[in-house]
Amino acid sequence: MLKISRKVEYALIALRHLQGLKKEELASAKELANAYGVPKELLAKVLQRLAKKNIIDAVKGPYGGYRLAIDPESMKLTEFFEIIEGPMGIMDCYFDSGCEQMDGCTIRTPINRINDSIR
Amino acid sequence: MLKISRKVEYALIALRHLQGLKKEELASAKELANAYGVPKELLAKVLQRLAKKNIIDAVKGPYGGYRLAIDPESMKLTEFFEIIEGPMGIMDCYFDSGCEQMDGCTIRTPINRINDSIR
DNA sequence: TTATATACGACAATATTAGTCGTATAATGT
DNA sequence: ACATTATACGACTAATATTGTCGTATATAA
Repeated sequence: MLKISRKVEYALIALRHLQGLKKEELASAKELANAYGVPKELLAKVLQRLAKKNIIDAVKGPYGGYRLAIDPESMKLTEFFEIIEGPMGIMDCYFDSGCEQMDGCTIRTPINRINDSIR
Repeated sequence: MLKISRKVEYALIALRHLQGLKKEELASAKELANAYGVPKELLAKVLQRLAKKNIIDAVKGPYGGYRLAIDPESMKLTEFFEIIEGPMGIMDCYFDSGCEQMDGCTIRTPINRINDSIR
């Protein structure tokens, strides 16, 4: 149904891991990548996006890494999607209006209702 | 959020159109494709899948086409997804078990819960 | 038997996603 | 100062999935 992407998967895994750390303890992209067998560079990018949105804190330099900045439980799953993959409509026409078939799209409104309800 | 594919979109458009027809009236793939400006062959495939699942009836030959076999309102959106795109898990690991990281995936159970709730 | 429509598999084109690489910046310890 | 290690980030390539096309078979109506 709701196919989530690798990036979102990696984000969720990382956040779970960070949740398990002691207060102030850090985990680096390298550590996480090794622990879960995922490509380091890609995971790093995901972590960078989360850091940019202040969901996690980044600490540079040796012994640096990431730690939670907020309680991830307080976020909706949809927020992760939109942070990591950008805004996603259930249909493209929701955003770009290059669709003016016939006189009016008969499925748009119901779709938007579904979208809202999932959110 | 819930990005639906073209195929599903076409299916929904077609079903809406068929709903607007009089009893026993037919619409061909060609007509539908022209009316909505979508590729005929692809739309035809989608219609064929719906026909195979007895959601619509197919009538061959000249003046043939498709008509509704059931009330589409009675179907869940998820059913369309699975008919047209095959079963989709929120994560691949839901189906193929080529994932045995660490000792146990920490996000799998919550994900399944989400999946169920969406269904 | 010709025209038209569904049925369906194989293939090609395109778009999206995943992953890699290079370089810059920051912090730490020597 | 400088070597090391880590984040930051853009550009690029590779892999995969989606979308669209084509050829051919079959059914049916006129």
